[in-house]
Parts: sequence; structure tokens; C-alpha cells
Amino acid sequence: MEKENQNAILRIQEAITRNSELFESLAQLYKLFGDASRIKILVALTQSEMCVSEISEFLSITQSAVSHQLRILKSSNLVKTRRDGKNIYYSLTDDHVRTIIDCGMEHISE
Amino acid sequence: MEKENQNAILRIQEAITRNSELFESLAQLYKLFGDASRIKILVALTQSEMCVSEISEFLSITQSAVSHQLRILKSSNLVKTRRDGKNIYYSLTDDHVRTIIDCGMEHISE
DNA sequence: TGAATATATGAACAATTGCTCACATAAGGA
DNA sequence: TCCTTATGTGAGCAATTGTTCATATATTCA
Repeated sequence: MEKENQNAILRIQEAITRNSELFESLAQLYKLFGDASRIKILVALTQSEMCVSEISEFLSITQSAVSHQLRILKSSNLVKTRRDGKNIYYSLTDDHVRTIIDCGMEHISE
Repeated sequence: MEKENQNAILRIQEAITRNSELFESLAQLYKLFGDASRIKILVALTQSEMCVSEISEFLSITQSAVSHQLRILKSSNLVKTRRDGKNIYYSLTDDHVRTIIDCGMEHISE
């Protein structure tokens, strides 16, 4: 009985060690959602595409800071861009972002 | 038409500004999942309760580091504890953690 | 072409983070 | 009671992060 529990623990430990890299990327993904500015950007983009200046209007950070954050989100493939004249419009690459945010919201609202 | 889009953007900006604190806590929640050690701990606990020494066995960090991380997870109410003799067993407080992790995994596996 | 507007980028910096080390606390068994 | 084992805690430190500032690039328009 006690022995079986030990074996179960061993299997779990082994599985996690074996898939270490997978969990590293999972952490890397969640890190993207772990900043207030970035999550507000992502939430905004679940509603509509937006250009940089529109985003920096409601975040209390500079346009430069917004650009930096957008670069991070883009290089992680969470957002994509479309140029229209002088403006560059950002939007979500797929619906996963929306799902992940909803999932967290569920937890927040106990 | 263009005017309508502008109004939509305004409404989104306003909604995000108004709920700023909510998104701060959402970011705070995701920050907990944004570290490889912590997420491995959480994944392990989705499978079985575990004591500190069992956890530090498969993470390549000291027992002290594990304790520090567990304290963070506990003070955020993601995990709870149960003492059995010298050991303290950690487990998930509810199923939200599991759901959130699954949600991220879905994204990882494209 | 030159000015104006929108966005990107690099350097620098303060704040935060995750770890280790040393030590404290708590429980069990001789 | 003393020793051993399991866990918690605080200080200190290197690495990472998010921001600002200054400046570069790109596009439009006169």
C-alpha cells in the first residue's frame, strides 16, 4: 500500500523530469501573461485589433514601452501585425489567448 | 463607419482602465505559473499530494528553494498543507490549477 | 524633397525574482 | 533529554525584467 504510493510518486517524478523542456516552455508561455501591461494589451486585442498609439492611450506607459511589449508578444507568436499606412495594427494570432485569459478569469472570480 | 470603430475602441480602452485592478490580479496569478520550478511543482501536485523532500528530489534545486516556492504558492492559495509527523504534505486547493495548466498545454501543442 | 506622424530599437537603470547559504524551528525516536 | 530528520526563514546576490530616454526608421502629405 505504502509501497504503491511510493511507486506512484516515482512515476510522477520521472514523468516531470523527462518532460522538463515542455514545462519550461509552458512556464515561458505563462510568463507572457504575467505582466499587467501585457495582459491588458492582450485583453484589448481579444476585442479588436489596435494600433500602437491606441494601446498606449489607455496604458499609463510610453509608446516606446508599448512597442517593446508588442515585440515580445509578436516574437512569441501571440500577436500578428498588419500595416495600414503609417499605422501598424496588432491582433491575436489565434483564439488560444482568449481561452487562456478566460481560464484565469474563472479562477479570479472564485 | 470609421466613427463606429473609434467608438468601439474607446469603449474597450475605458473598460480596461476601469477594471485595471482586475487585470493586475490576473497578471499576478499568471506570474505564479511563469516559473519552471513552480509549474513543475504544480503539475506534480495535479497527480498526487507530495511532501517537500519528494518535490526537491526531481527539481534540481535545494530543499530551501522548494520551501520558498511552496510558501509563495500557499500564500496565493494555490496549494494547501497537511502535516503528518515530520512531513508536510502539499496539495492543490482546488481544480482551477489543473484547468489552467491544461489550457496552456493546449496552446503549446499547437 | 522636407516636415510631420507612427512605430521600432538600443542603452541604461531601478525593481523584482529565484536561488543558495546559514541557521531556526518542529517532530520523532533512542 | 539529545540526536536526527523534515521543513521554514532571512540575508545576500546574480540574473532578469519593465520602463524611460534618445534616436532611428518608415510612411504620408504638402
